[in-house]
Amino acid sequence: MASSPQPPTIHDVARLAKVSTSTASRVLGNYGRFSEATRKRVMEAIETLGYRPNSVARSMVTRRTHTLGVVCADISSPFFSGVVRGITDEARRHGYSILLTNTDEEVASEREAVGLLVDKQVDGLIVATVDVADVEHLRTAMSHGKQVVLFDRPSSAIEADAVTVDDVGAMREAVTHLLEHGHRRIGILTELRIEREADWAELLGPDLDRPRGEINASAARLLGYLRAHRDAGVEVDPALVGRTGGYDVEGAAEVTRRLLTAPDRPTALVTTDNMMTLGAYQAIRELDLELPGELSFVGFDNLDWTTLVRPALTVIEQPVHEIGVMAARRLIARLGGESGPPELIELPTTFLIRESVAPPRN
Amino acid sequence: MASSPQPPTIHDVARLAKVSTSTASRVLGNYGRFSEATRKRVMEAIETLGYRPNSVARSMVTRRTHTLGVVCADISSPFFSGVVRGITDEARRHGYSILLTNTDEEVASEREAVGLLVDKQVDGLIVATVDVADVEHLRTAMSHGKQVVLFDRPSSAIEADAVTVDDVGAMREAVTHLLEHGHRRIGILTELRIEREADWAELLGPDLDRPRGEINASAARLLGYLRAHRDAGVEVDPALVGRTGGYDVEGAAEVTRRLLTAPDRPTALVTTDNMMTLGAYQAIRELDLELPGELSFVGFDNLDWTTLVRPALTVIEQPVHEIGVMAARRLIARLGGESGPPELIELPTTFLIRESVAPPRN
DNA sequence: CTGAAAGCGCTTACAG
DNA sequence: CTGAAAGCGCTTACAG
Repeated sequence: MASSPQPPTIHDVARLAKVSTSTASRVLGNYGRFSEATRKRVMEAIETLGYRPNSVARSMVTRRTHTLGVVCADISSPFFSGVVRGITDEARRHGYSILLTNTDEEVASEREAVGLLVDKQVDGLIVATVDVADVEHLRTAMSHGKQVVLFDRPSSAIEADAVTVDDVGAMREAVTHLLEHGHRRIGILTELRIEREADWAELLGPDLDRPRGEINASAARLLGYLRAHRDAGVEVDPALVGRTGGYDVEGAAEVTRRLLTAPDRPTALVTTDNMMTLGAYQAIRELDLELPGELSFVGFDNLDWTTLVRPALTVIEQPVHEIGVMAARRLIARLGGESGPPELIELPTTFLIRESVAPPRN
Repeated sequence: MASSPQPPTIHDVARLAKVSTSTASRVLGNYGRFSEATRKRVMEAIETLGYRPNSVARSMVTRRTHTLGVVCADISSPFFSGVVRGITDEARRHGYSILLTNTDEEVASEREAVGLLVDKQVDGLIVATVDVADVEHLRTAMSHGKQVVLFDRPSSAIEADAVTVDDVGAMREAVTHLLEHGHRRIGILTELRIEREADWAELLGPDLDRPRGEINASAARLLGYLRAHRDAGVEVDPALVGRTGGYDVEGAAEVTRRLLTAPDRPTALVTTDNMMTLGAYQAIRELDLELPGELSFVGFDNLDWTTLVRPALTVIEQPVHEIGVMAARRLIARLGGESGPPELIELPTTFLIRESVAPPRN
């Protein structure tokens, strides 16, 4: 075991094994030709020196770092930490490491993170992009030869694989469940930012059947909400759509309070992600509304606490770990040379019926 | 913007700026001497080529990667994801990136992770070691010149900085609170693995005032529990100590069930980490025990759901984000050349009194 | 089967 | 103020 100064290099093992560095490198990488005798000598030298190849030097020449860059909004959120766990698990199986960054939903941070990761020569990027319409930096990275895979937020503005869940279907199922219980005023809580009023109009417009892809997860979930209503022949009161304009628990609670204290308040509420679920539930607690008697509730994401509260919450579950696994798998396949058009993988969600939905009291 | 093939190198900018690569490198790194005129030319060349330095090549010569290796048990747990967020935040402020690994509490995984990170030439390591007594691989890494900082689990078996919380004090405070409410049979739920019975005897032995350092967080928390009892002159029934022998929610629920259905069951229960808290609470729900009437409860970690359930749970809060920040700060300080004996930073916890504690019914 | 040589993209003494 | 040269630790054609 070498002490602090210089760890042994391949030159040291070559010298000790009395071979050239070329030969040492060959047995190390187990390629090319070499006799059994030299193999042994080299292995012994490696052993006695405690030699370990320097990955950085290797990357320098192979132009591969076996490192994947991950850019998510916030690793401390249950959704992202679950996905990242899936990513690291799958990456590790294939000999890849993960370089982690957070954006806090700031496009500037995302740009910086992507730049940094590219500079560090990651082999590819897995990103939950902040803005599906603002992906120029990702396109640039791809033009520099980096593979990218999107998750949670597919974007048609870039030719990249994406893994997500069937957001439209998931929300449609949940809202239909509520409608079937007789609810006619169903509130929805979403972070959705609407930049231009026109987008909003378009979203609510007649073209409810457009394919998704150019819209983000929140918009897709709202679309599912709208389609369920249309299918049931129920008109949506725009006042029932609570938008926070950002991921923020406090904001979610605030909007929920407003929604639920309005004169003609909804008899049921659905949320579109874990932050909204948490904020909404907090507000419901404060308002001391009894579930499901005074209000029916469907949350998004099967957070562990949703079975701990009473009544247990009916929720839409996303396969978080699997999202990560699939994203990593896609990326690694591309790195392995797989070609072909971008794939959009839509993983199924699971609607978990528990105890927070009942017919409206009237 | 270069297209797929080779991104521009410093040679390209040198050529375009009509200087040598040495000079280009100097203005790029803004060191050494160069005239304003050449600075301009080089900057322009960089601009027009869209040149970005290759970090890997730079690391090769500087022997610095500006990358920190993080090894935690499981990034998807709220504790670790919170700490890692703190680490990445502080690291980023100082221009460092994070390479993330999980051990699932397996020493073998930890060894592998540390080896991998060292091979990748991280500048230093931040680790929540699986076994505070089995840190040979960390000592090896240090002897190779890598700085390491421990968190959550300080170890006296290695000369490294460590950041943790005052586990003994935290648990002592919580248990004292329970004792003051009149509880005499207080159960404790811990993952603590006891390899040899002797260790167990020693832990329960008379030397309750030994300093911590050679014991892990779980043992320290148990120690706090024991000291609180001793200070109050209350004897501890060993049957009240529920050990799961590992981090596992289901196991925690199982042990809790056993503890709470025993003939002379405890009137209060404390847990020693977030997994135990979750498992214990699940079991309490199943058993349909009313809090705090039939059972008083104090959880570990201020998980977001602990204020959502009714009654809200009294908990011991750890400053998770700050743990990460401090760990990163320590490491970066060492990388900056700070010397001196290892520092043990014990961050304070906060005891949040809510509604889950009351006098025993009796 | 093996070795000498070049090169990956940078930085950094060292001369001038 | 600037450039030629060496070198970081590897891998990989290319000869032999």
